[in-house]
Amino acid sequence: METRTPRRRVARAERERQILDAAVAVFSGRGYQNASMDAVAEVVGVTKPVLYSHFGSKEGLLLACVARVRTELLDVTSAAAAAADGPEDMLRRGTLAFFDYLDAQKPAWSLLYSEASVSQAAAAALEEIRAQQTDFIAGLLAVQAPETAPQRLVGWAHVIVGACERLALYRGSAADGGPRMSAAEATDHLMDLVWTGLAHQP
Amino acid sequence: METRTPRRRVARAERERQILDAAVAVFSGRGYQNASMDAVAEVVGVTKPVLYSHFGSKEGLLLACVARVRTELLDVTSAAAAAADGPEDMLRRGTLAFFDYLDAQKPAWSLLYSEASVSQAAAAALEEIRAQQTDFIAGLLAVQAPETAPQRLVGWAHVIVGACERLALYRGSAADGGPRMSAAEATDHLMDLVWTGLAHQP
DNA sequence: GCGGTAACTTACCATCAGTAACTTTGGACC
DNA sequence: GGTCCAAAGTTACTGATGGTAAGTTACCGC
Repeated sequence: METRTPRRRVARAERERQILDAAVAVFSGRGYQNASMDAVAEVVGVTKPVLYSHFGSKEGLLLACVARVRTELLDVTSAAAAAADGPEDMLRRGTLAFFDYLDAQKPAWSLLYSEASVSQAAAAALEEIRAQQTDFIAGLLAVQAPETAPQRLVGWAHVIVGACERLALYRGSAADGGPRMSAAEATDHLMDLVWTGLAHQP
Repeated sequence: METRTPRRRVARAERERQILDAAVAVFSGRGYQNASMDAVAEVVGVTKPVLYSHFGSKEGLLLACVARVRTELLDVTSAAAAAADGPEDMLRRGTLAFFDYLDAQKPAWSLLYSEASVSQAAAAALEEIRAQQTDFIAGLLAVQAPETAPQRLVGWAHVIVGACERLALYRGSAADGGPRMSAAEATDHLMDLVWTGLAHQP
C-alpha cells in the first residue's frame, strides 16, 4: 500500500553537491548531448525545475561541473609542483600529477576534454584552464632560458600544453588491447622531446 | 503578383556539394548545436527532408563535412611533404602547410576543432585524422632516430600532433589585439623544441 | 503550535530532429 | 512534339527535450 515517499527537503548547498555529482556522472556517461536534464534529476531524486533553480540552464550545470574539475586539477598540480626543486622537476612533477589526476577521475577527465567543447561557454572555460597552464609553464621556461623572447616562451608553453592534452586523450582512448601508456611513460615522452630541446637552444 | 518560384531541380551530386558548403558555413557560424537543419536547408534553398535524403541525419551531415575537410587537409599536407628532402624538412613543410590551410579555410578549421567533438562519430573521425598524422610523423621520426623503441616514437608523435593542434587553436582564438602568431612562427616554435630535442637524444 | 519562506512539483510551451505521404519536374523514349 | 515515370522536392506531422509559470508542502524561527 505504497506510502508515497514524503517530499524530503535538503539544504541548498548539499543539494548542489548532489546535483554536481550526478551531472558529472550522467554527462560523462551518455555524453552531454544525449543526457537529458530529466535523467540528471532522476539520479538525484528530484524533478527538473530543481536543477534550473540551482544552475539556471543545462549549460550552466555543465559550467559548474567544469569549474569544479578546474579547481581540483589546479589543486593537485600546484601541490605537486610545490614539492619540486628547480623548473625541470616542477614541470615533470606537475605533468605527472596531471596525468595521475585524469587517471583517478576518469569521468571528470572525459567531461572536461570530450564534452566541454559542446557549449561556447564551457569551451571558453576550458580555454581559460589552458591559459592558466600555459602561463605557469611559460614562467618555468623563463627561469630555464632567461634570454628568450617572451613570445617564443609562450609558443613553447603552448606546445607543451597541447602535447599533454593529446597524450592524455590518447591514453584515455586506448581501445586496442595493447599495453596502455602509463602516466610515467607519458611524462617521459614529453620531457624527452621538450626539455631536451629546451636545454639545447642556442 | 509574385510568380511563385518554380521548384528547380538540381542533379544529386551538385546538390550534395551545395549542402556541404552551406553546412560548413552554418555549423561553423552558429555552432553545430545552435544550428538547426532548417537553417541549413534555407541557405541551400530547399526544405529539410532533402538534407535527410542526402545525409540521413544531422550527425551524418556533420560527418560528411568532416570527411571533406579531412581529404583536403591530407591533400595539402602530403603535397607539401612530397616537395621536401629529408625528414626534418618534411616535418617542417608539412606543419607549415597544416597551419596555412587552417588559416585559409577558417570555417573548415573551426568545424573540425571546435564543433566536431559534439558527436561520438565525428569525434571518432577526428581521432582518425589524428591517428593518420601520428603514423606519418612517427615514420619521419623513425628515419631520424632509428634506434628508438616504436612505443617511444609513437609517444613523441603524439606530442607533436598535440602541439600542432594547440598552436592552431591558440592562433585561431587570438582575441587580444596583439600581433597574431604567424604560421611560420608557430612552425618555428614547434621545431625549436621538438626537433632540437629529437636531435639530442642519447 | 503557527506563520512564512524556501524547496519542490505539476503541467505546460516552444523548438527542433526526424518521417510519412503526397506532388512536381525534367529528361528519356517513341 | 507528346507522354510517361522516376527522381527531386514539399507539406504536415510526431516525439523528445530544454525551459518556465503557477501552485503546493515541508521545515525553521518565534
